[in-house]
Amino acid sequence: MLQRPTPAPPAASAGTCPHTDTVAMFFRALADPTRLKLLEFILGGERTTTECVTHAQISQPRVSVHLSCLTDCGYVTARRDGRRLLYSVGDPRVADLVLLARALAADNATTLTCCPRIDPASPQGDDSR
Amino acid sequence: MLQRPTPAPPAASAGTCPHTDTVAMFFRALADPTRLKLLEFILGGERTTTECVTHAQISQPRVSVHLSCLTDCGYVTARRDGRRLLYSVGDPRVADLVLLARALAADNATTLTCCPRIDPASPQGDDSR
DNA sequence: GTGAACTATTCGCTTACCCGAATAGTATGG
DNA sequence: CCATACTATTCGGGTAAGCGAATAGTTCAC
Repeated sequence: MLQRPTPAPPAASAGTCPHTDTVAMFFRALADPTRLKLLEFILGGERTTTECVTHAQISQPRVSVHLSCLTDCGYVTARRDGRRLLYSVGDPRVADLVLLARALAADNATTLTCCPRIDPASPQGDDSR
Repeated sequence: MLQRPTPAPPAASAGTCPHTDTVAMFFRALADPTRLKLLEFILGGERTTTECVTHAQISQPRVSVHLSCLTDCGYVTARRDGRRLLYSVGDPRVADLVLLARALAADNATTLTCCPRIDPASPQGDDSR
């Protein structure tokens, strides 16, 4: 999951600017609709894996992988409660990041929905530009 | 480029919350190291395609595609000057978004570099977790 | 108009990564 | 200990999207 930048990144210490590749990877974690959906779900409060499965409507193994991914990238943290795992978002900046992106996306959605030359299988006649 | 969310997204009007798929696509534009590098370069000031090519160190056609992608997603805007195209970032929130991500990435880079179970070709023995 | 500078498009190839299905690993209750 | 939640790992297949190479389209200088 989430291909690591080709060499080992220089492992920036706290506060240091990480390499562009590393930042891109952080964005990549949010670039998948399922993961983003899960993250926003967890932003609403602590959730178990099972709750996430119900919400995401994909197989439990897939959800598990996505949650691991979000955990590994530091977006969420897991806490054991009996046989369940409770996921939550610790850092408030995560919510800021998502909200900021939503705001930007909302504004740009007005001007143009998105990249026009999409997959050739694109059905809708997008003859703009 | 950047696969559009499967159906046509309901085209949220200004200020409205766009669909998760759309937001994920916006993140996807930043999830590529080359595009992120270009965006951060343009954040430093107006740049021509040629300058971007020099900075990104990949072929001009590739850069052109990436710049189109960033433009289509609303991160940058293009302006003609003679035979050159000048790209710049209009919305200051774009810088905020990138900075916020960098800060988060920097903090999380300390605890764990990133998703451990990477591509099987991963050389370095990452035996953590 | 012609050539040079600059930018965009198209085409295979390759790969990262998402998915479902099957399976394996943990933690509790009885 | 054994059954039952609950969660994680592995596998094969399919596709979005990255790349270089070749080519086509613009815009200006002369």
